[in-house]
Amino acid sequence: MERKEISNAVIKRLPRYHRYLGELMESGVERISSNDLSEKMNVTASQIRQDLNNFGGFGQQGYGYNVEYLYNEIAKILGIDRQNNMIIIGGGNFGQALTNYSNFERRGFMIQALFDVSPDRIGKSVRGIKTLDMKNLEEFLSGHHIDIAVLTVPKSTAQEVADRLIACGIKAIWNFAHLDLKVPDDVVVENVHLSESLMQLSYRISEKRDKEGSGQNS
Amino acid sequence: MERKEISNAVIKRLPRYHRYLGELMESGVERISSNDLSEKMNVTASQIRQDLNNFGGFGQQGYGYNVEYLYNEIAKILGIDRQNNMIIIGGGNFGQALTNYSNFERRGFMIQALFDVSPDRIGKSVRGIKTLDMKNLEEFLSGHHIDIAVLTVPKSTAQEVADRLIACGIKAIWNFAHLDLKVPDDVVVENVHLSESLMQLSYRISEKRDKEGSGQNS
DNA sequence: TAGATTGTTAATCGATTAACAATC
DNA sequence: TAGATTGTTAATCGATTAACAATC
Repeated sequence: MERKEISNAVIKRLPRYHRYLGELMESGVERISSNDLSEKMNVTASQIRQDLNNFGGFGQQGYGYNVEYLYNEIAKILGIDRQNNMIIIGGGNFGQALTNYSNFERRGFMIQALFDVSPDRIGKSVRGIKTLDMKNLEEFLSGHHIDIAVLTVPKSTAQEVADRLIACGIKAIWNFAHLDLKVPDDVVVENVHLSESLMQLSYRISEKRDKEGSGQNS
Repeated sequence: MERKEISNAVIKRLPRYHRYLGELMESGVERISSNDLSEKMNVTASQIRQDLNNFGGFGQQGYGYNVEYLYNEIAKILGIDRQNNMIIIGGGNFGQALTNYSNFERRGFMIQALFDVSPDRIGKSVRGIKTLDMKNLEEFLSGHHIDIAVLTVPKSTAQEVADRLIACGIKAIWNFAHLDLKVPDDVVVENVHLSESLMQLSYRISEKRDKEGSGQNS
């Protein structure tokens, strides 16, 4: 199966298509046209058709798209039609919150272990998932197939931990630490920078405040 | 102060500039050229200059940018030069994790209260922040100035809660629930859709797997 | 068949990069 | 002054939208 280079903009939209299709399925909708979907999602029908046709022709002229079929195809494209094993590094607030958040499992993202350095946390279980000593990271990884490492450690140790993970063959990192990790080309990193998200919101608030202050001229 | 319409792409980059400038300050760097900064950040110097010039001329020909000055100016642009009061709705895993995460406070984002419906949680304090009964939301908001409401409730109640917040005059929502909130034009929403982020990572893993499978031709 | 709607090409729009005159 | 580097205009690139022929 050959893939042409897909733009980041398209990839970002795929999970949202998947979500809307899932909701349509739940409401018992069997087929949908790009036009109807575009109205629900507030995007153009053209964009939906362009996006999907990056991956193949999933629709049928005169009919539209079969909701369940398209839902499953997008799941395959996203790679969520299979199990993804994860470990979480950092048993602090976010590490524990992510471990407790069972929704990931419904999508096949299975948390296999939690790692921490603190003796207070090591040995304890969160939702049946053991907290292991960070010292045993390499040992654990040599015996388990892990697809994704989730990084919820402080900024100060994140790069060091990432290096250890990569040395063990980890190829995908979900990074919650507020820095840009340096990784080799064959390792993928997806960042969740909460404070940057919050600052963007703050910008929008300021923007609005300024507009209102200067007699809204629109 | 007039603002022309700033593209979303630019806004997303501002917090990252702010972060790098902060790090430069910490390492005692006083001035930096767009070219040097571009190398550090892995963007083009042209883009940095274009981005900044949306907001004004912060540099000086032949000199570059004063790091501390630019850092402070970007903070002003982002609206993080002032205090932003927040409440968190939903005292579950993420609500508690966000409450415990004291880093937001260092940027002026002050959590004033946590709200929940569960009797187990109501009345308890997290890091000195009280968990209040969701029933008293309206009462609380009538007596406190809150800039941002953080939504960490389940998808099923998120829209309903958002409606209540908006009815009380809340104009900014940081939404962790996995749905697209319907809000009036004057309310800003910033979404953190963790499962979508994870799916994007999963896509990148699949993409790589496919490439390797078909004899990497690059 | 006629109507609907896709898949796909062409046109437009916007964002990024390059170039360079202005100026510190 | 000469050198460096910005601010800004022009060129390029890429993404979105529009249009329509193909086809179910």
